[in-house]
Amino acid sequence: MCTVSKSQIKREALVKATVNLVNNNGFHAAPMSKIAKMANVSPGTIYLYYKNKQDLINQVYIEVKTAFTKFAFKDYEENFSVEKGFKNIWKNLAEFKLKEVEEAMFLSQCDNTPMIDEPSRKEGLKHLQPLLDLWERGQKEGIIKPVSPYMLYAFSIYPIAFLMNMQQRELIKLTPAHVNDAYEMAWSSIKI
Amino acid sequence: MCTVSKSQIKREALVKATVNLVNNNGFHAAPMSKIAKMANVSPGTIYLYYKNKQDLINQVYIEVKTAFTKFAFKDYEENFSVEKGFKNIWKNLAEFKLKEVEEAMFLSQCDNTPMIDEPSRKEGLKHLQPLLDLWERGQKEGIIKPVSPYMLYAFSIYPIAFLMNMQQRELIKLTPAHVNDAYEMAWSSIKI
Amino acid sequence: MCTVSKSQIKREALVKATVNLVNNNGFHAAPMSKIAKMANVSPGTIYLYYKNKQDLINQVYIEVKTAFTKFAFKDYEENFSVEKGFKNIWKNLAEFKLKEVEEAMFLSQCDNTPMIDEPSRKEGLKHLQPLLDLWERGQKEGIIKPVSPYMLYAFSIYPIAFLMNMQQRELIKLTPAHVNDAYEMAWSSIKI
Amino acid sequence: MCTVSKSQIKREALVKATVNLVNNNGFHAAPMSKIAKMANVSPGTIYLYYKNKQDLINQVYIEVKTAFTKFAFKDYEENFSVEKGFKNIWKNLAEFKLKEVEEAMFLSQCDNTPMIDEPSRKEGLKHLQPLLDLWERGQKEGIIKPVSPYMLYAFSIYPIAFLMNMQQRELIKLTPAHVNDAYEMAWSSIKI
DNA sequence: CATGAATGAGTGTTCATTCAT
DNA sequence: CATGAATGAACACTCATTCAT
Repeated sequence: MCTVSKSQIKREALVKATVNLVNNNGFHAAPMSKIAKMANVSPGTIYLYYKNKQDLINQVYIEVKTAFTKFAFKDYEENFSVEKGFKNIWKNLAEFKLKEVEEAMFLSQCDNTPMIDEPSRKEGLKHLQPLLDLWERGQKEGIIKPVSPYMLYAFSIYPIAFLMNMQQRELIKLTPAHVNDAYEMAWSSIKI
Repeated sequence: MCTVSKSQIKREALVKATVNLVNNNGFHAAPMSKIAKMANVSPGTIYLYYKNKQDLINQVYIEVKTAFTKFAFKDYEENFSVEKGFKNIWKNLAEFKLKEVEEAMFLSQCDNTPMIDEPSRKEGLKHLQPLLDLWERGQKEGIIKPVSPYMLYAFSIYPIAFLMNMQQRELIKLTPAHVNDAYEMAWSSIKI
Repeated sequence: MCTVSKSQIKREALVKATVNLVNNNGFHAAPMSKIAKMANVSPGTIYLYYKNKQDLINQVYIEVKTAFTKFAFKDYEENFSVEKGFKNIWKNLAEFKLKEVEEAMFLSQCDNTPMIDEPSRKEGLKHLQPLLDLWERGQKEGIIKPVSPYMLYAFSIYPIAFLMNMQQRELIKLTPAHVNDAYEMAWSSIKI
Repeated sequence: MCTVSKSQIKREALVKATVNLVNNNGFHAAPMSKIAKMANVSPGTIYLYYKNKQDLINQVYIEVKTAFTKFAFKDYEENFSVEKGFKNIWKNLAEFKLKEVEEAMFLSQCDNTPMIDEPSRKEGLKHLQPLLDLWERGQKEGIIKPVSPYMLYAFSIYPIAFLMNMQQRELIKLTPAHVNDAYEMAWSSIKI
């Protein structure tokens, strides 16, 4: 019934392979030929799906970023209170960052590289809107500090990536208690 | 009187060129030949100062990171109160990130890439100790949340890099007022 | 009918080019780019067939050495008498050395360089067995001196390479009469 | 009294270093910088003594070859009988080849490479004259086969190099008895 | 649609040689 | 005489991309 086209399978294999290889040693260690091999595909085939390597990287970024932002709202409901809503979203984002390590590391690398172009970055953030709406509501209700959403993101969401990196480098170990501490810090930074 | 050795001048030119090129297009777009040209030096000369490209990148990272961390304490005194001390350091870090954009962007890229090796990361953080000491004092005095310094860093310092990135991408414009807002968010996230 | 695969043609062109260039100026004057050009192939293509330059040299050595040793027995029959058999093989080896000058010079250079690795040398000698068998038979029959085959080779076969070198350098001219003289010297050195 | 000039000491150190490095991995693994380092001399200094690398190699070849040929006659007297004289010279050559392995291997490599130019080869052989004279005398006396001296050299002297190579590669072990066997083979190949 | 052999420009690196000191 | 930092052309090798099959 719900068949997945062969081409969709290949796309997914290519995304997975790209993420995996880029994580291991950075962009420069993810040649098209290796990506192809890891995805069980011929190098030439990649060019049937993507215009070139730049395009591949951008598309993969969009796909992973979208998965990330969508995950944030998997059980979110618009009628949650601001605090409950934020906690719900934050916990989801943290869960993703700490469990889907491969994807999260890839995003962390992309978010700080000039390799991803601006349109792709925009595209990847499309689905974050509900969080921005929530913050706006919170600001109207006098609960959230009246600052730019970029600032709110910087202090409440972005730090999670740092913690994930440190855990990945085995410098810290994040227990559920630590995650709760982290949430409290995130919340105290943005709440009035 | 204050002579600077010729070799020191070349090292600095190489560091500058590396930072500049890596910023523009990422590591993969900073070939040794271009770095050499930009530093007004022959490609072969780089290898008199650095063992190979990996070593060059690591050393440049250490140098820039050290400049960054040292800048943080340029006018810091150990007998400052915890809050005054933190504000002093934080403002310095922000000043560096927002004024020395080239260096800051380079660091932001390095901090999220697997290209820098662990010993170099360690080396680069050596000079951050006074901040850790301050936090420890703050925790003893019951002023700072009793959490790991990685957590404190994640929520109070790391966000600055995000704000710098956004400003660089011309998505926000950080006025002094915004910087003050940011400082307040940083402080509220770590203070008890 | 007798089709030769395209890849086989390229291999042969590469072997020929390598032999030719190494002969002209030694190993150090046979860059991969020149080998590629002479074989009408792109530099990158070499690496589809050989792991690296070392491997190329070794493989070419094996191929040429094998051709040489096989040529030695092209019309040899095991039931020849020892003397007739030796003469047959010796004349073949001399014919090869003096007619296939390119290949012979290449071998002469390889046999005295530390560039060829031991496994490749072993591999190249595989097909010389019938000569060793003949010598052993000759020793049992009391016709050949009871010394190591290396010694027999040194005095009866190896000198041919020297003569070829001298002819190549135009210091001597080897007429059929000279070749006969040489054969007599070879035989008198190993016969009892 | 018999002082050796500083410059002579350097020349000798350079010769030794060149021989040593070329032996280990061939010409291509003997860069001027390494030769200089091994001879405790600055790279630039080499060019005070030799015009360029080609010249260095040629001169070193001449020097070593001369030492080799001179060694052959260290205790030779012109009034020796042909057979005694040949044995004397042959044994000296064998002694050199088997004891001065470094020099011998270097010569073996040079003798089969197009890297040494013809004038240097000529120069290196200058001192071999007494052997040629002896052979001529032997031919007049009807003791030595009436063939070109190149032929005599090929079958009686050149094989020693092969035996040395095999010993170096640990394929044979040359006891004094073997050396005697070898001498007998050399003699029987050239005597009438 | 898919392949993968072939390409060749481009990379990191080496090294013979020079020259200011 | 001697140095060794500096050079830059040349090298071995890689990899994004193409195209005949």
